[in-house]
Amino acid sequence: MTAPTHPGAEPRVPLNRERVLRAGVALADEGGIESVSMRKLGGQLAVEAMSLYNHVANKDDLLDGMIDMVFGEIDLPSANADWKTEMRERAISAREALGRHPWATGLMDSRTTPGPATLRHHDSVIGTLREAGFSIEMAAHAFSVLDSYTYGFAMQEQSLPFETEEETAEVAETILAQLPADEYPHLAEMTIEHVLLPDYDYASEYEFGLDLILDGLERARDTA
Amino acid sequence: MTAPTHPGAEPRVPLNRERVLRAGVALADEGGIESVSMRKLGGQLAVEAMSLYNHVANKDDLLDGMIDMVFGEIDLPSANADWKTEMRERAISAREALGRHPWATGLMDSRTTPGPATLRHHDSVIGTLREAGFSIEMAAHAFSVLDSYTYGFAMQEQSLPFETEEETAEVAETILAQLPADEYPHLAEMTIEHVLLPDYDYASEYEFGLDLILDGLERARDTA
DNA sequence: TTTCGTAGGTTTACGCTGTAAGTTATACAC
DNA sequence: GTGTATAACTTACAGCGTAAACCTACGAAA
Repeated sequence: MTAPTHPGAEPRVPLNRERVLRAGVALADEGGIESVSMRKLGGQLAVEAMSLYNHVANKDDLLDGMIDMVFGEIDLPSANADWKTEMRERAISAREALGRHPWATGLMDSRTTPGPATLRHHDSVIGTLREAGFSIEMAAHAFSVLDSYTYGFAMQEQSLPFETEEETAEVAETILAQLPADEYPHLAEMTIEHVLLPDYDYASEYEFGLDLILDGLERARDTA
Repeated sequence: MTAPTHPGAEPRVPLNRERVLRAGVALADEGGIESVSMRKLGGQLAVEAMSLYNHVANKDDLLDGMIDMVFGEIDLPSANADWKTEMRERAISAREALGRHPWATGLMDSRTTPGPATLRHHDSVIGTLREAGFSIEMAAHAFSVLDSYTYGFAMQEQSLPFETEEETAEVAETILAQLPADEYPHLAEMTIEHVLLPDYDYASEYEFGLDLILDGLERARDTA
């Protein structure tokens, strides 16, 4: 017979790098990075672990590819608005992407080989700055501050043990209870009079720092 | 006999948490965080892996303790100078500590239980800001920007594949050779006309952003 | 001096990990 | 049909964190 060898066999959709990476991202989103093992990832794709090695060189390559997918989600500057708005929007987009994939931030410090999406992103940011009149040195400065701040913020945000506002208050309260207030008076004060207030939202901190940096960069460009 | 049971036995110095953590930090400094396994750490201390569990609850606890040791290396503000100098110095001290222990940065995003040195550090920073006239909200903003920037910078620095200036030029050159210059023109330009220049030093980028942020914070405090 | 509890070490074992090596099955070209 | 490339599977190994059980030396009590 010309049909598949055995009756019940479905015509097996072939794997490819894209599908492997996508499944890796999904798995990490769902269960954290520690739940991404070659065997479990194979399981998600209905395939044995070793089959993945036909599409990624090894686990590091897999993680590099996953990181690059996250970078691919960041909106590139579009050159429609002034540099400040563009930088602001792409920074916010970057933070959102890192927030959607909390595992990515911690991975970034160990990967040293940027993928194509990462390079495209960097190139586009530098280009926007250059066209806005930043010197090469100043563009390098700007790129460094903005990215460092964004990654660092994402990292701090991830290490907070809460996500919603209600959760925040709840967790802060139990922490505070264990916290010797006489040893850490300022920390205690800030927790009580700031973090525990009903409209506290750490995510909104991001834009304060972002605007502070953007204003500073504008000044630096104009005085240099 | 009242001497040790068998002649050649040395009087076995007992382990303790301090010694375990210290050995963990040393091992990670030397061979990277992936070389810190309970078995290898035991080996360093001439002890079986399971013996470590008498002094740390589990591996996470070990890592938490190691991170806290790094925080313990950061100079606290001393209240001798004005807030800006104090903040500047402790930020630089923090970056140096993270630079001495490159494994620490990547770990920080997954640990959510700060140790005593970490708490003491945070408390002291907030205290300095409050005494300098920052409102609680503004002190929280300041703390967030400064720390995010510092951690993010440390992370970026770690993911650079070079350390010395000569190495920088060397690596940049080979990267550049592989980089399709027509696809990433601005990245190529910056590499050629900035990174490859003989006196380029990424570490010095840090202070540019730091001063930019400190100036911005001063303005924010005074106008709020 | 003998006894005994306990703190801190060791041994063994289990299920998990990444991946090298070897084998088999599928799909397409001729 | 036959040959060949591709991509799957199977097996195996060394290393991981750590639970459970065990051993042994030291300090205090009897």
